[in-house]
Amino acid sequence: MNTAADPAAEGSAASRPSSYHHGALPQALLSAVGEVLAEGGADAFSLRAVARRAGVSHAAPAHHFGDARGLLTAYAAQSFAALTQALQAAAAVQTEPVARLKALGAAYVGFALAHPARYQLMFRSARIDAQEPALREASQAAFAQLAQAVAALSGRAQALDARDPQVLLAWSAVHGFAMLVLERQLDSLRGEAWATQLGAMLDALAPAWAAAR
Amino acid sequence: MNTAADPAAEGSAASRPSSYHHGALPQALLSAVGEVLAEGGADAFSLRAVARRAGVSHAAPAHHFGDARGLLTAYAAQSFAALTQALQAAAAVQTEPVARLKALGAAYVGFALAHPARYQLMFRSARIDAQEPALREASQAAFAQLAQAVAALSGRAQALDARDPQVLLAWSAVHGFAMLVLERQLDSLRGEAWATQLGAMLDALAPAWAAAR
DNA sequence: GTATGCTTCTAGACAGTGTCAAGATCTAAT
DNA sequence: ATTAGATCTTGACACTGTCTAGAAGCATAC
Repeated sequence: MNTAADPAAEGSAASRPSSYHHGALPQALLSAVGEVLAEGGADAFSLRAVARRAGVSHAAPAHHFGDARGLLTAYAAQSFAALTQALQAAAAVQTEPVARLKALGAAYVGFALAHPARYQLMFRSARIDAQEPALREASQAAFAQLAQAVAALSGRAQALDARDPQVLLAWSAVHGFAMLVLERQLDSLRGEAWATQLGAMLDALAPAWAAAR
Repeated sequence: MNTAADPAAEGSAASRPSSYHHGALPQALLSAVGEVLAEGGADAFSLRAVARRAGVSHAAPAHHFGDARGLLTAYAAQSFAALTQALQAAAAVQTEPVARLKALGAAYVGFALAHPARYQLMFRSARIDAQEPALREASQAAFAQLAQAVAALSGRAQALDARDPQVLLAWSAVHGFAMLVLERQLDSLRGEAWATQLGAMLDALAPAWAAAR
């Protein structure tokens, strides 16, 4: 959200020159996307709902983002940046390679489950333009965190790329787990139980890392 | 407009008593769903598009399936049954536990990539009713194939449940891999390359299975 | 100080969607 | 033969994303 009384409820950003020209609509729209998603889930998103939330007309977003896909693509890029930050923070705590990888896995799934709609949108290729350069860069930055931690297992400083089977395995496992939980395929382990289940799964994965050393 | 010369191209089914009453609408609609998805992808689906394809009015499906979610739920249940069959066929070929598990993984991902829209719908909880008994049963049957193969690793005949870390790991890995490919996060390995990449990933996973023995 | 041009945003229209209510049509049982 | 019930159609409603035209404000030049 943004400022205070502000009836329009989105203005905030330093500049609000007039009541007609918003001044900082792009960022306000991106914030509105987050609010809509957080409140109503991934399918509550609509261009018009976001525009309403931002207090502008339904056609206003088009000027800045082209179409709905453009807006969601920009939002997804922001989200990948947030994921990268979360992963970095988790990696910083642990130094031992295996412990660090586990911490990364926990942080990754933690992010996904803390922001379900956001995470689902990040991987919904039908709604976003996965080829958009800024988005590609942001997603690869997040992915590089995993690759780097996997590379550290074998003492390599250089990060690996997606082709490495170990990297692919780690990413697939955490992404698959997160998706299964989000899509309610694992409702048996609801509540906070996912954390322990995830821990057990990562423990089961550890021997594969040891073998790669 | 559906009867004879039948440009609608869906009637077929043995019984077609009149031009007004379809006679086998439910199954015809489910087939139409498959055709629409196969042709236009997961987002080409719409209740009205399916009705058009089946040659009935846009409100006809409601009588049999309630709403769009009901129709997709029924379709998802059918799809899980198809997946179960594919997994059974793959498991039957291999007898050695590790080889069988790899074959299952390949068959699982193969199914997902052969029917992208179908697979995505099966796990789109926003569009289907994941609690529907028939669907739950169908999905658990598919899942049981994996659980059983994992249980065989440690010589157990009894299938494990979702709580077992090894089962969770295997399912998460193949589901995550399939999803990443389908959502174009792994476009670097396009074409048929996914099969070799998946093979390498499963090989990397094998040590984890050995440790569980 | 006014006029011009450009960006930003609004207003309205359009085809498309899912769902609901009423009614038409066919089947089947009495 | 009549009636009851299931099946399907028609029309309406609110909603969606996108397109067009135009209004509103800002910035620069004269």
